[in-house]
Amino acid sequence: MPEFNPLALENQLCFPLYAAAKELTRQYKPFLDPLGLTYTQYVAMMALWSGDNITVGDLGKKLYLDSATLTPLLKRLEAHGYVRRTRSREDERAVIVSLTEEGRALRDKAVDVPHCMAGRLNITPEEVAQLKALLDKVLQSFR
Amino acid sequence: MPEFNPLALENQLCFPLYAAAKELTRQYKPFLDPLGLTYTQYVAMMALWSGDNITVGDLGKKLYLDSATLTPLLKRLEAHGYVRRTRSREDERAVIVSLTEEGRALRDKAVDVPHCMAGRLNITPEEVAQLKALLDKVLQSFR
DNA sequence: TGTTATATAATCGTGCGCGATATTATAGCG
DNA sequence: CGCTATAATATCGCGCACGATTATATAACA
Repeated sequence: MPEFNPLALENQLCFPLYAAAKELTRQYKPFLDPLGLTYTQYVAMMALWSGDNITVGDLGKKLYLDSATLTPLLKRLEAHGYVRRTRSREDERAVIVSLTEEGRALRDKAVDVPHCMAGRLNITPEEVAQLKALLDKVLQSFR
Repeated sequence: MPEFNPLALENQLCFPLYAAAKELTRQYKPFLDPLGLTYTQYVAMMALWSGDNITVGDLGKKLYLDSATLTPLLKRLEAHGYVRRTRSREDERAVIVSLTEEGRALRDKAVDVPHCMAGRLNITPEEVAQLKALLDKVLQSFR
């Protein structure tokens, strides 16, 4: 009987999680390139479409990212004309991120992306729901 | 009745996958720091502990990584004294990656890492198995 | 009020991750 | 053999990702 090898890639949960996340974001590329967005920028825009005029810190909490990642990313989105970064009047420490007209309009061009991507996943809607629920549970346990 | 928003983060599978992968690798840090490994280096070492004397290309297929990522990573592992990179005698294009004694010995120090990490996941072993099966299926569908 | 603590972004350094290109070696073929 | 095609790595450029530090602003409080 072969011994169980705890350090084999195929016995790890972490490895398929790591690899699947990379592969998934790679699959987005052809859909996001026409919008001029990277995957992380797309995620940031989704958060902003759900509610802008939010501080960098609050955006970071939603995306699990800190200012070291977000500040340069938001500057690139600003350079693209999709967002504005303005110091808060009430609290000069905070930077408020808001959408420009162009950024708001981009939503219409992005609205089909989730459906296009769903077509690439060879798993059933039930499995998607199950997977999402498990991942949310894992994420929550790290909070 | 509120409309379904396809672009909301909480309606996406991709986002918890992306976020959970990041959080998981972050959780590894305290266990890998004493070994002098990053998460990706740890994954590469796991593949090599399962069988070294492998080409960069074959290692990349196992890890879903290309030479642009692997070459510098392997050079860092070589600088740490964990691996050797030698041109193949039969095919001068290929580079063979093998473990040093120190690299082989590192396995003993790493053998408890999976168990330590499992303790951090607040999900049942059944859920782990289920999650792993679903992720493997997603990965396979991208192949 | 003045001083210290805390909060918020920005910056810095290092290491992925990957598309694109360059370099060198082997294979195929006339 | 010479020529072209293909294969294996390496390099380049850019954008995350994040721990650590810095700069500035607000809060707390003696």
